[in-house]
Amino acid sequence: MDNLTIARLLEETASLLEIDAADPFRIRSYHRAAEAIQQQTTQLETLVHDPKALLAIPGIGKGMATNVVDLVTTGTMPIRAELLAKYSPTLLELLNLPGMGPKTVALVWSALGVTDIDSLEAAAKVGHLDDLPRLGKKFTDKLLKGIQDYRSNSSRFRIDLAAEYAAKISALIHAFPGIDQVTPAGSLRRGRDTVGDLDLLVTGPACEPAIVAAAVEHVATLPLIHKLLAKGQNKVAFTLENNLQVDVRLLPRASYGAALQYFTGSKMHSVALRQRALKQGLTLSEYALARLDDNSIVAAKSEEDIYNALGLDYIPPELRENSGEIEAAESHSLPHLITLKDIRGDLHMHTDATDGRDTIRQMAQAALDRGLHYIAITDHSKALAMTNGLDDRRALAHIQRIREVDAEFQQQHDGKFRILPGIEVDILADGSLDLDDSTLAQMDIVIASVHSHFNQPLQEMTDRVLRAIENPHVRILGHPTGRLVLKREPFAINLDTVLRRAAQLGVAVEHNAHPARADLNDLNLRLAKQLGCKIVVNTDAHSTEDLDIMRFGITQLRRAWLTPQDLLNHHPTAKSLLTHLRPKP
DNA sequence: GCCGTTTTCGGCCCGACTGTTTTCAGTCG
Repeated sequence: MDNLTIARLLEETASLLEIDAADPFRIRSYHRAAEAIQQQTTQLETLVHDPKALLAIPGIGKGMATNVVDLVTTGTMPIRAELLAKYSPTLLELLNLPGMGPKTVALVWSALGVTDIDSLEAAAKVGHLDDLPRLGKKFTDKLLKGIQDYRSNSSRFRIDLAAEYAAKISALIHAFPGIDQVTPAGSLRRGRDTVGDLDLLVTGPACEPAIVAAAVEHVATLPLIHKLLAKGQNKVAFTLENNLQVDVRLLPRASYGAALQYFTGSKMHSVALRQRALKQGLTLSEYALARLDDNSIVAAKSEEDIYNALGLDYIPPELRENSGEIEAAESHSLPHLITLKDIRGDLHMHTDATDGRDTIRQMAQAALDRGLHYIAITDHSKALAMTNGLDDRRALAHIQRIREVDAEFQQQHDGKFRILPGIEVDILADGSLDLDDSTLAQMDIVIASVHSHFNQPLQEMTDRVLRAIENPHVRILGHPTGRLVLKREPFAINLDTVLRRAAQLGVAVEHNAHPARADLNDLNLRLAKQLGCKIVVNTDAHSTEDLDIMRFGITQLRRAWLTPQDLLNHHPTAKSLLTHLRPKP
């Protein structure tokens, strides 16, 4: 049983305990344990015989360790079995509906015998909910709409798309006089690869409490609002046509830091900060960090002020997951995270020779314009017929052209910019590559990627990739997990085994910067670093503007606590890069 | 159920909004 499954089962148990009206603090410990387990890079099932290792995880005590051992060895645990005997597991789905919390779920279950969304909808339609305490016609109407929305669309949004919407809405809000700043917060600012909703923090003179009503009204009447969910004194929530939820909070400039901290989260990080504040005789809210005794404000204007006042170094948003960053900030040992300008090269891109849009020259110029020092042109090989993939003859002709353009650019720029000849070669079903070794020998950069036959069993898939990287010409393993965000399940591969072998062989693993193709998440990246893998971040650009998506890749690397030195393409020149790649045979 | 610069008990983050309430419980982030 993998960590994600263990975490999910604990999370479910927490929800069942909530419906069961158990001790709220006991419930929270289940949530905390689930959260902590999700962030472990070591698989817990390998630790069940080592109680000390389990207990070392913050949030896991004696009781929870027993639960984990039970889950791994028997597939369930006593408390879960007990709750499931009482409640139907389909009740849990009701919690996803707006306005339905554990108390209300328990109420409709006990009073009306509702067990799932269908029976809830039926009960609501005939007006049974109206008779229950606390509920009424308005609640019922809202719920019925909520059920419709939930059925039609309940997914998360990719970060690059969410960022576009955020920019669009920000511009509209900004048009109101007296608004200085619209800052995206929430999981968008933390750089999660998908976001559930948009959080926008609005500040400026128009947000002062006495006059904020006008600005709130402006936001609540934006033309792109599909449905207004809530409107209060300084808060507006609505959905867009595509069902993306947007939460806007308008707060005075003096509270900017506190507000941004609060609105950025993550929730667990904020809770931990607030607990820390209490221990220091302080209290933290979205308005300020203040003293408990006389309410005097200690810090509020900037996030830096708040962190510092709590005895912490500033913590970058990407690290705010309550997974050790607060302890590191306290001991001044936060890593110097990688930034976009640390990246000097991009080793994976396509041209019009295969399925790219632009020429070698155009790609090179675009990379140069973006401050890169070197690139590799790595078009597809012949197995990908639909991309017009290159066979051996065309591949050799192509790298000849690459060399010509490289010579041209070197002359123009004093040898300060290099274009490396490369290929993205396909790993066939049996683990062999679809081009001759003699062709690959001509390439500086050989990326081996799986593009087809994703549905093989785990062991076969793993063996296939393992065999491919044994080929001494392969220098980079492309999309190692095949994980395509929100599009397709990852192909099953034993990533641990593959990363270990890649580390031994000196084969680099690629982190694809494109949010739609990003296949190593922050956890995978942390594992890769732990195992001593070389890591490279590439855009896999198919057009010149695709090169800009590097910033999304960087965000994921930051979430994995990576520094510039952890990345191969932080090397300043193509020459130094090549010496750090797997040596050519 | 976890945890300890107040360590084996007694705490456990903070505030806004909604609906159906005349003072608040539940939900949400």
